[in-house]
Amino acid sequence: MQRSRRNAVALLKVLRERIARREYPPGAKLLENDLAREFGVSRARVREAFGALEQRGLIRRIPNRGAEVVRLDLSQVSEIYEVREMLEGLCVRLAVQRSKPESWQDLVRLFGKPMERHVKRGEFEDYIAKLELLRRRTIVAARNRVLADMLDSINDRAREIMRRIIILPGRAEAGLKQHRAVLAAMRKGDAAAAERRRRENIRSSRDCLRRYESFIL
Amino acid sequence: MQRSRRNAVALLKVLRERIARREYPPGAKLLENDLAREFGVSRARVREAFGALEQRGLIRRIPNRGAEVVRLDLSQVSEIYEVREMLEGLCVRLAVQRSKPESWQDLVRLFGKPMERHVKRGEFEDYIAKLELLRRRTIVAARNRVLADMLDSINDRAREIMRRIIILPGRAEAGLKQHRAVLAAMRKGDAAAAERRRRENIRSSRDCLRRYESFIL
DNA sequence: GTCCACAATATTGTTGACAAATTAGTCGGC
DNA sequence: GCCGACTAATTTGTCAACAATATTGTGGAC
Repeated sequence: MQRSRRNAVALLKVLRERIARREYPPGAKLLENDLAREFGVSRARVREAFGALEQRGLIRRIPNRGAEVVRLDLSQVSEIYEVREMLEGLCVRLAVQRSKPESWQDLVRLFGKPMERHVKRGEFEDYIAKLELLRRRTIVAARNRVLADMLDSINDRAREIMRRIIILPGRAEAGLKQHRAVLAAMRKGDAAAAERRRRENIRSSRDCLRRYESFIL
Repeated sequence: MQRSRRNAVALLKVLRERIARREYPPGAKLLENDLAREFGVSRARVREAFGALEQRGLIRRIPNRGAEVVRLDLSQVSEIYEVREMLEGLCVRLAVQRSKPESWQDLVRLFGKPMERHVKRGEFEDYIAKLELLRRRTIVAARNRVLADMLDSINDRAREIMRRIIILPGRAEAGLKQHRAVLAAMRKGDAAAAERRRRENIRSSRDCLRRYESFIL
């Protein structure tokens, strides 16, 4: 039981990852039997995982017809971004209010020269990794579990789209500039300004998505 | 199968309701067998429902030890209110942006004399019902499914607390005044003002909770 | 060749039995 | 009488078989 329980936890994590990376592309059917065999887990476990994925909005289940990865259209992505803008903004504000300004110094430095290099050289994986680091640190500092869970769910759905936005022409440069503005406000301990800047950043990202919609979705 | 499927949907709804109404008080243990028998459903169904409840943060499951209703302390309620303030604010703003100002006229009237009567007479059930009506209408008008789902989840956790806040001395009067301000802005089509007022309303409600914490939690 | 009816296959939904773990109860030693 | 080890009962976790449903494949009429 201990063994299969580990497998079950791994299952959910792996499925989330595969969906986020479009290894299972939108519209792909997920078969209970195949996954059960692959992970050495009973079908009941797979079904349990499916339930979780469905609630997170990653898959859609139709009775007697199985589960498939949800296909996002622009309107749904817009909805996600509307919510994301508010929640990420709140997250940054709380993080600033609940931490010492000095604690962001290392990130300010990281987003200086090092990030500049990543952008110039087109090292998007590194760029994204450091962005993710900033996000994680902010969530921890915000000290709000409910918010953290919701951002987690939102990010599962938005991750792949964010990856596609970043490689758009000029987007990484603009994004870096905006993140520096956010960090500057955080470093000064100006919570309201940090929130404002973060929201501008996300809105700008959404505008970018809208402009290049046909290339992304 | 059709029969038990209906039962399964009912199960989740009823469990949410019972937890919200503190029929199952915080800390209460939920037994799979008992519920399966009561609803004429297999244990697998109950487990599925438990999974959903757990993800919504209504129950906590410990391996091999079962499920129990989560016990909220002030810090968790604060977290919920922080998120709720942002999301309800967003909801009102979107609702105003995406509907005609005239469409709120009936609610403006409803929140005039009729609500005044409810407050004066201490008819809290009616007061709450109409508040819920306003909320529903706003969510529909906002046209954002992701947001709607999150508000639904948040409200499940906050409902009973809201009921307890409303009966606090002077709270219903203050709340009504604030809701009128929100509706006035909505009626004028001023989305930003409506959002601001709604957030003020929720913050005020949270302040009230803080002051009377010991009587509520 | 196309369409429809029907059978064969594959997939999901459901159930009950069994295993593992926890909790409650009991007995004996001190 | 109190504590700890052992047993019994309860409860959760897992699985595999069975039923219901949907999908695919096949044959025949036209």
